[in-house]
Amino acid sequence: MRDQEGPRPGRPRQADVSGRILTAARELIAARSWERISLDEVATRAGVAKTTLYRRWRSKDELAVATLEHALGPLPAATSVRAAVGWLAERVRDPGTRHVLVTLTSLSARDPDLRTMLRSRLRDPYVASLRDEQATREASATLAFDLVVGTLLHRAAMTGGITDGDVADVSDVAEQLMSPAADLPSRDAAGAP
Amino acid sequence: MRDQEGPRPGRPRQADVSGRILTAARELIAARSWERISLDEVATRAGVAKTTLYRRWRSKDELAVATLEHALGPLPAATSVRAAVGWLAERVRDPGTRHVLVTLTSLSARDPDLRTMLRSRLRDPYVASLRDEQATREASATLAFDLVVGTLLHRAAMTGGITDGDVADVSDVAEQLMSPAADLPSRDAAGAP
Amino acid sequence: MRDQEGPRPGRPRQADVSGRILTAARELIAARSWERISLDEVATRAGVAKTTLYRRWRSKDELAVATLEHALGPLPAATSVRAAVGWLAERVRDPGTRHVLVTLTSLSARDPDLRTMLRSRLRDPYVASLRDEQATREASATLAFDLVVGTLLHRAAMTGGITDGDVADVSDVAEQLMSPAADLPSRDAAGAP
Amino acid sequence: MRDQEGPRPGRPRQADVSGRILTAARELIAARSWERISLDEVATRAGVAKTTLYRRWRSKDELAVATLEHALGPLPAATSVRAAVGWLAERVRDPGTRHVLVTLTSLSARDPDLRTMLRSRLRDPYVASLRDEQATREASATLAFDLVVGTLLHRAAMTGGITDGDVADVSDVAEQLMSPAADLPSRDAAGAP
DNA sequence: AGTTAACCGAGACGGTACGTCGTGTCTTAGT
DNA sequence: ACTAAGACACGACGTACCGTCTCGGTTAACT
Repeated sequence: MRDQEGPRPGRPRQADVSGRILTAARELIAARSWERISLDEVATRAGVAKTTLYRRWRSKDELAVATLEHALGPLPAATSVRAAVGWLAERVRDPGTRHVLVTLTSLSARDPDLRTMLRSRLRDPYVASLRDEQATREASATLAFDLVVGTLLHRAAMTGGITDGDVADVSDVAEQLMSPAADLPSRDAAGAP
Repeated sequence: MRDQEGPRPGRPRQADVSGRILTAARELIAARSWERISLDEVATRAGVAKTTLYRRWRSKDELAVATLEHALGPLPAATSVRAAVGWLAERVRDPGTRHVLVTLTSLSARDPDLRTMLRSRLRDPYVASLRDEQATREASATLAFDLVVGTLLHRAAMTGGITDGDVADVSDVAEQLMSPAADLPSRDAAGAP
Repeated sequence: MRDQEGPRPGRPRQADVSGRILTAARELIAARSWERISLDEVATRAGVAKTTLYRRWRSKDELAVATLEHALGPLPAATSVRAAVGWLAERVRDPGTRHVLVTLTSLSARDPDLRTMLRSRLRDPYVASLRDEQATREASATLAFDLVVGTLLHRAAMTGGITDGDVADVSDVAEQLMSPAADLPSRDAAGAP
Repeated sequence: MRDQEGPRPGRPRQADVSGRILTAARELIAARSWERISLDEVATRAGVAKTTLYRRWRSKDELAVATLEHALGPLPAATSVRAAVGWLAERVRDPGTRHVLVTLTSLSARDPDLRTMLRSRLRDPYVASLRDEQATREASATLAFDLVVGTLLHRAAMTGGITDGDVADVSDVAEQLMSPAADLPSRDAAGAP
């Protein structure tokens, strides 16, 4: 979206509109897949015209990205690996948020821009905060992130939901991975597309 | 797909047609996301009419499932955790196969039938073979499967591909998980949709 | 539209569909201006999908042309100037037909193709039949056509309709124009765009 | 358009703005049909905001009317039928003016107000001046007007332009019509909508 | 050898959504 | 009050795709 650098000419955008749209999108996606949801429907539910929607985002995909960011909210100041994983797991357990995430990771398979965007706006900040807290290598933190999110998403894809047990299992693995004792051979962590 | 229960009257189906369609689908999906591929396109590339395609599969989703099965091929008789994970990782590394898989897991978020299908045709047989080989609990094997597939898919979604290092990292975690020494508290593994 | 040169492959077009669409268009245009009529509306009234409409005509303008042809019907074998003018006047007096005609002449101001089309499919055949009947010069017949149609359309634009008196007045002028005694200096009649 | 009834409070309107807009409209309409021209475009070409445009005219149609009046200019004091027809023909030959006229006559098919407006502001004054000059019946003068304008507009619609020959032909007919010798049966001329 | 029933290619069709454009209204800041 | 700039609601356009259908024509097995 746009940075606000002083008042621009013309009628200013209504402040609440984007929020209403994003909320409408998340609510709809909780109950149906993104492909089956029409932008007309999102617009109607948000009490807004479809053109307004296209004025703020270039395409349906970009709206999906914004919906994810809106659903995730700001990163918390993590205090422990378990807490950090817990925050992540909590988001992934929410059906709406999870479906947006699944949709986006699916789309990112063939969209480098989307990939970069997901990395820089979601994974990188998260990994950075995790690494600050725990004196661990970036590679481990990155692996932990991919493992937690990936495993939980895939399990949900297999069973339809995520149980407390699932979260605990994944937490165990992640904690072990991040512990100083973990002796993963120093391999290059994934970074470049 | 239909069961072939003895010879039926009328002109039999051309043997190679299904294979050509499935191959065309995999090739196309290697370069573009499934949502952006039209069945007309698949049909054209396979040198076939769209009608033929709908005579063999009921919907685009079912064609995706068949494409995945065709791409995965038969399960190998695994001899070790590392080898089993390697076989899985090799499939996931192939872009065409991976994209079909991503598409299907994404679709399964909203489709219980598809979920059941993926479990019974992909995960269950794999887990069974893994468990036979290694005297481990089913829960651990299932977790290992979800972890390997999920983590690798998610990493590919973040970076665009899967490196040898990625496979090795995931193998390490899976191996540790499957080892008899692994002392995960006995929690129920996910199973019901 | 297309010539039918033997059976072509694929499902043949439903015979009555074009007629239903054209009739629906004429009925709608009798009550509202062409610009205010949506193709969705035409399609709905014809009991047809919008896509069918676009399969048969490339644009809204082309549909308007077809509607005019359909509304005019075949040229009659005219027996006298007065009868020929009468046939023309009768068409122009029908609100639906007249409005299609007005719309098309208005559009043709900036569309050479449309102009050519109107000339070759409407004016030329009419003038030819008129000239065959009466042993007159083409220039006079063409002028008579433009005069009858143009004057009546413009009078309708001024008053909202066409009276018997209008038709009679115009007939008088046209008859005089076509009479052998008419001594118009031999000027080139309009032809090239 | 609004009447200017003495100085009103606040900032007065910039004098040249309306003229610039009307000129821009005429220039644009010379090259494209009015339906294909957007008000945004007119505003941009006039170096003006769309708001300004809507402050001065209520709708696109009203702007078209104003554009026509601006393009026609004041009625001349006609001295002869031939001169009067010449003045009319000259206006109609100018593409910009002609297209505005065509647009308005086309619109008037469905708009009684517009019809009344065209009659009272264009045809009636013209016919009055014609009748004053020549001692002829109103019916004849009115018919002459409709015949000249209608025929020329329709010929332009058929061929894309108006030649000297066209004007001469129409003048001949009009002159004959207005001559005292003309023995049209006394029929009521069109007047009521 | 002829019949039969399914196969196949081709394309029409209904329906839904997309993304764009245009009109007319509105809401700001600035003159 | 006027102007510039642009957001907004609404509605239509023309396109793309899905899944169904209806043709003509083909191909094997069964009578």
